[in-house]
Amino acid sequence: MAAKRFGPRDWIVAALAALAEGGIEAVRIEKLARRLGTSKGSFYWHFTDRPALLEAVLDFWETEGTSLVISSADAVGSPPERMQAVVDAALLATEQGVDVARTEAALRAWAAEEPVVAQRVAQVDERRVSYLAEILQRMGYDTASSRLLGVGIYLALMGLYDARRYAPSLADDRAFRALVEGIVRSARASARASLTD
Amino acid sequence: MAAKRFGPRDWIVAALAALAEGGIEAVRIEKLARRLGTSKGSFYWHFTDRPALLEAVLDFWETEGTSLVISSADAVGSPPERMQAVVDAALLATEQGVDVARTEAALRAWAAEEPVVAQRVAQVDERRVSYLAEILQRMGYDTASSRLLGVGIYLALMGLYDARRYAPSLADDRAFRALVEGIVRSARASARASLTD
DNA sequence: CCGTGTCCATACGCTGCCGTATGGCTGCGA
DNA sequence: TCGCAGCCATACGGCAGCGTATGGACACGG
Repeated sequence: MAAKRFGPRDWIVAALAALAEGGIEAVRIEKLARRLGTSKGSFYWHFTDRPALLEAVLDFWETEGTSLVISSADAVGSPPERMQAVVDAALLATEQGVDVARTEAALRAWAAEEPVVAQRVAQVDERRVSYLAEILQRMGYDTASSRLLGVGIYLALMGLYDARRYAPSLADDRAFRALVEGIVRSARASARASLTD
Repeated sequence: MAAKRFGPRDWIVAALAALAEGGIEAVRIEKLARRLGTSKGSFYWHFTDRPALLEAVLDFWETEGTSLVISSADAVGSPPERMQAVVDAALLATEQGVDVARTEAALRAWAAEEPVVAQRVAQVDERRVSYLAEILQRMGYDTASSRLLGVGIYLALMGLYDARRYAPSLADDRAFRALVEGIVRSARASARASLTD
């Protein structure tokens, strides 16, 4: 029963879990230590202080916790198929054991209070929205409409993530799908129209 | 220069402002006292403890801070006009001096951690969504679609509120309007279709 | 003028968390 | 076997916030 050793990654994962459960205010070094079954001494060996941990958490999330961006790598299939794949990926409840909705929502609540965090989250959002807009454009929407609808879809997704945390009756995946389907349908309709015009 | 006296309402308003600015964790009795220019002694005269204040804040918000519900009172005009009015009201930046987006978003971040809060916020959400669904139904959507699209619109609005706090480039009112307009247009289209069928 | 009820100021003890200091344990290469 | 680097445990001082206790200040009716 060798006493376990802990690396920075263990602290980051624990911090991410605490963030998802109780918001950034719940990410407390001594709490994490208790949960991990170790002491602060370990933490301050791997990190200089709490802000350093929080920054590491942000880094981790940016590089390893962005399913929408990851799915943008395999950009195969027709636009509708790609949209379908993105929606399916976004609606997954958990990813590698972490609750996607709670994490994403908690991250944004945090961003609302820390400008530095806001900037980095907004940057990720921008990439995701750009990807959505690109798909929409390939469906036949003009540049401006694609952007607007991409933003709209993304906002609805963030709202859904939020709702999953407190309002099960609102957190209806079908509502989000209905929104996207309506947009996809309109694209087809106007494309058909432009053919028959 | 008579030293000001404070009633419960002063504390509630201050708490609501602090909530909008820094989340529920920023609602600290001693901080509010400093901001108001008084001391804790005053607070503990009017409230038994911090939970009592937070509950009063919730009550206050439910009764006086729900513009969407208020606008459901004047249910006049055609469905599209009513939808337009609701959207316009929802997109107002401030209401009686308080930042609507920050307040609504902070409230939901709070609800994510406190089941009691979650229940009450969800109740308000339910009423708002029902109102949206009712309008959509009058536009020609069937019951199920109305509900789904109403939820979708509402989720997007919550996402917009969230974005206003940290991502100005995403917080585009036109994106939300585009979403709603698409839905309204589809209603008209299918209504026309059902006439010609 | 005086008592009483209303409201606020201040001091106190308590708790949880931060970051530091210091010492102990463990494995490994010389 | 010894020494040393890497890693962890514990104790400490400090700070911020909670809720309580207690003592005014002030207005107002008798």
